[in-house]
Amino acid sequence: MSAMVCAMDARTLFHLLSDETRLRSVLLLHSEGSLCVCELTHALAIVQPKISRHLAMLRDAGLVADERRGQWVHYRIHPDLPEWAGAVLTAASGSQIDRAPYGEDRRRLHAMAGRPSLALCD
Amino acid sequence: MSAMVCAMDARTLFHLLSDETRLRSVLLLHSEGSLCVCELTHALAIVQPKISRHLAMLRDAGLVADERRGQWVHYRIHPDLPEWAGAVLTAASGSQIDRAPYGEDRRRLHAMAGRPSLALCD
DNA sequence: AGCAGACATATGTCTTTCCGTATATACGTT
DNA sequence: AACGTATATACGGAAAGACATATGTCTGCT
Repeated sequence: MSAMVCAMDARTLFHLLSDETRLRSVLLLHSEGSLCVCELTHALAIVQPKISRHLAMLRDAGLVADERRGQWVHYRIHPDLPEWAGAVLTAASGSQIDRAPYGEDRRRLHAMAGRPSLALCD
Repeated sequence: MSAMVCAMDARTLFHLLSDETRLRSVLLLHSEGSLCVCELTHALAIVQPKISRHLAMLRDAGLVADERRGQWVHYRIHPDLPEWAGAVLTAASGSQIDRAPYGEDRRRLHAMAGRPSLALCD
């Protein structure tokens, strides 16, 4: 009993993934689980309004979910994403994960100092 | 030993599939195997230059292959398509095949009289 | 309350994409 | 060679998309 599967259609998904910034963000979220905006900004090495704009599109379409934790907003692949859409992401991720620019994005993320996502609760 | 796998990247594939005409064409070719331009024109119920233009984009990117047979040009999903791209098409096809407009496309195709693809050789 | 950091949105501009129509090319038949 | 059918391309305009920059909002701290 899946809870309220979102009604995204294939064309919408493909359109979202057709922009490089959005594809890089989604693949990074797919492999890393959950990231805040500043981590994405750092990993993709782009200015913050640019990624915020694209994250808003992904959120409005239901592809990602956001959650505020204090001063940070964390994004993740939407947990109720339909199975076929998850299969699309997995196929893309498997083929691209070690190629530019996706591999570089992960490298920059892991090299980032003081990542909010890794902070222990105090 | 795959023979010369094409170098298409994920963003290019998603961009190609982000247009409705191209997605309908590709999903129809994926489920039907091989179709000539006039069959696609009839099935999608659009004008011929429109589909020709989109088929040219799909061909130039290596997503479909074309083959002239007499006066007709038949298109099919490129046989050397990388596995991950095939997985993307299969996932999309499975989720959308009975929904509009994709189901209607197949219905119109099967209702078409004198289909060149079904003609027996003489 | 005031400030600083994190994030979101608004604005104007530039580029890309898509379309309809017209025209060109290729093939088969006569 | 002339013609009809099938397919491809060219052209101009309309619409959508993406960007940089500036500004607004929210949170936590003092």
